[in-house]
Amino acid sequence: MSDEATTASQSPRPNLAAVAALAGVSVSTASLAFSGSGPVSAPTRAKVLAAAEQLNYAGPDPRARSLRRGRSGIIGVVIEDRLRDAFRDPMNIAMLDGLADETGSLGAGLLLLTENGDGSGSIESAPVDAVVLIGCSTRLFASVAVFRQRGIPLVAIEAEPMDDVVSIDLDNRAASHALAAHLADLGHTLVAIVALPLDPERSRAALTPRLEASGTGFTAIERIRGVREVFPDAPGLSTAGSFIEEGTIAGRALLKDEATRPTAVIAQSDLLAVGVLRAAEELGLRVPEDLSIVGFDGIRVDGIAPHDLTTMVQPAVDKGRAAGRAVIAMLDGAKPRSAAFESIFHPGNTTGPPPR
Amino acid sequence: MSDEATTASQSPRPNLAAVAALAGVSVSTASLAFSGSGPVSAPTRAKVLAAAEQLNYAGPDPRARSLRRGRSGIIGVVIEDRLRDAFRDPMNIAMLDGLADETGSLGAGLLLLTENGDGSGSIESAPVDAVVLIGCSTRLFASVAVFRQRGIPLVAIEAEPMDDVVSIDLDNRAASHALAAHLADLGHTLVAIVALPLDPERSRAALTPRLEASGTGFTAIERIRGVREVFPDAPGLSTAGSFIEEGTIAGRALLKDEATRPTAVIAQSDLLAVGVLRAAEELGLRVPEDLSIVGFDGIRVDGIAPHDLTTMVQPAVDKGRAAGRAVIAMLDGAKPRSAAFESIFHPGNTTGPPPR
DNA sequence: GAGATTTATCGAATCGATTCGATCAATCGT
DNA sequence: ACGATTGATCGAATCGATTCGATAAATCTC
Repeated sequence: MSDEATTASQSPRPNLAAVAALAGVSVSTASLAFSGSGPVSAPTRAKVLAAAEQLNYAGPDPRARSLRRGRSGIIGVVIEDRLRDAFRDPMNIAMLDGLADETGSLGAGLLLLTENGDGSGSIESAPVDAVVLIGCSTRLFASVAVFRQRGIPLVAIEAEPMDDVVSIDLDNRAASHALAAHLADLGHTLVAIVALPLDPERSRAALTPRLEASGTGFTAIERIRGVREVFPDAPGLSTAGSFIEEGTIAGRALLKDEATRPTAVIAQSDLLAVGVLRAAEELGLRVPEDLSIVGFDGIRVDGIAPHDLTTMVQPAVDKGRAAGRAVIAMLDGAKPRSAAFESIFHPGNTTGPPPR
Repeated sequence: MSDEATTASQSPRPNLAAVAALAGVSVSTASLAFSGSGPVSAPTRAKVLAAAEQLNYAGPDPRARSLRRGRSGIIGVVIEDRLRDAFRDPMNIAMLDGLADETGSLGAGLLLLTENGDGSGSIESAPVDAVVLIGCSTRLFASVAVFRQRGIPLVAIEAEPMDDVVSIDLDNRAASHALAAHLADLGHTLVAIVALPLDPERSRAALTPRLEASGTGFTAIERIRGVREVFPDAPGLSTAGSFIEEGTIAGRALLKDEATRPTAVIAQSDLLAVGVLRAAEELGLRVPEDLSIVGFDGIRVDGIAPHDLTTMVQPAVDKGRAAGRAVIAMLDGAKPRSAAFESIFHPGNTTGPPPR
């Protein structure tokens, strides 16, 4: 046990009152000395700081401070997946990074909240100043309601528009339309979709009008709609997540039967697209000669050279930043407008005319 | 503006006192009705809940609750990198996932804290119950001191042992030794190291005794030491992070000159190893005929087939879980022992005898 | 030099809940 | 039927800081 520790080792923790008493000033003056705001003479401040050091006082308790100030400095981030899954998607990480970057000035940090579904979880009782929903489905409505009731500002990245929620959007439908149109221009008519998860259970299933109507995956549905504007009846499969293996699983299912094999696959993420590419390679199909593949997102996937995925590049970091700016504005009492971002077509070498 | 909102729209937010007043009970009874602990009759609870609903009260304020209870339910996670970089390493994600899994029961969630170095940041004033340091270097000592002073339990994953900090360790040195020994057994004598970042600046540099002595990257240094037990004079390069590209950069530098080319490369992570593999491919070297490569971690990297990396598989999720259990134990007042985990040798097909 | 203004400090209220001990009524055992 | 026990409810103290308005001292203005 060290020397300086012995002084305060009996009492649980020193508080500002103890420091003030030792320094011979009032609690309010001691508070001023720490917070910096307000007029405190240099000698007084020094006395307070010395007393604090002597008592081994580590500064104002964040809990008390946040109660009084009404701010905790914490931004909640709601991610629907398991952490492990969410972070496998580079898009989520990029958004989080942009968000962290922009909100770093606020003070405390990002609190990861996961929706466990049973409603008893972390979401209801987290001391957050604002909340950002990342890629969340409509089944979060209940949680959203709690935040709204509490008066906590909400920002949603790619979610169904909701009252009092600022949304940061992407041109999912238009971008998917563009990809589909690109394939149509090349002459494709037999096109299949490999979709992001559509329902809360993330089940692998064939796309049906009923599934598309009842699905809760907003992004997935928007992207499907964009494709349907060009190929109204394109078949497809939903996947259990934006992972390469899921793309491979879906790819195998779509491609194995030569009779029903499409000439092009529209994957709803680059990871899924790479998975489809793998499935095609397994089956001995050449890309793009035998099969065209497009993705979405614009990440750089390692190890697919010489292939260069044709895809829509979305500004994920910027979306995160925009969410961060919206949060800051709302905490300042402003009412920021929802923002929409646009994707950029990247012509790679995984698309070409359909085989004869 | 909806009907139920109008009632409370003028006053900022209802509090428990308002609810109690409307319900005709005391504040303490109302509190009991919400917290569930303590005897409250069913009709009284119903009255309170009804009043809460009428006032649009969303439940006890987490800030006030955490002040009174002395617990916020939040576990801080200190990650040294930028978020984007930290999450590119699957090991970090796996540990985080294990941690989240184990601590999920506690209530609130994981607060991501990044060390910006200037000391003014989030770390000092975060309302956390405990803190887990993930892959942090010794330059975090200052921050650690703050937490310790505050009496906040600390758990460190792979860090230099510190007083009052429970550490979750990995057999980095022994595992690296094993890999080096494996190469020595095959007959290699010209072995080079591709190391994780050694210094806070994450500079790419040649390994020198001075750099190794002054480095702050605990894991990197331990793994180097393990190799040095077998190859005392192996040259090497430090990298800017555990990324594939960094491995490629280092690999090119080490392999391009035929005169000084090693017959084996020990990369300190699988991502780096894959990067080296790419560099070797670029240079037309066959693996393992012309060059043996070993990694560390045991992740599955997509897209390197037919190669299967020879590596040490570490139980990353378990490490995260262990950290979570340690946190819970410390919050219960226990003093958990530090834990150490072991890696398992995975013989892939990227090692073989040196070329003649 | 008297009144006006600034500067440093202090007291007390406040943020919103939790919780201990006390009170009062109702049920229990014999 | 009466003292003992149980059960529900309430009052008041408490968690630890922040902040407003007041006070006292010091400086300035004309």
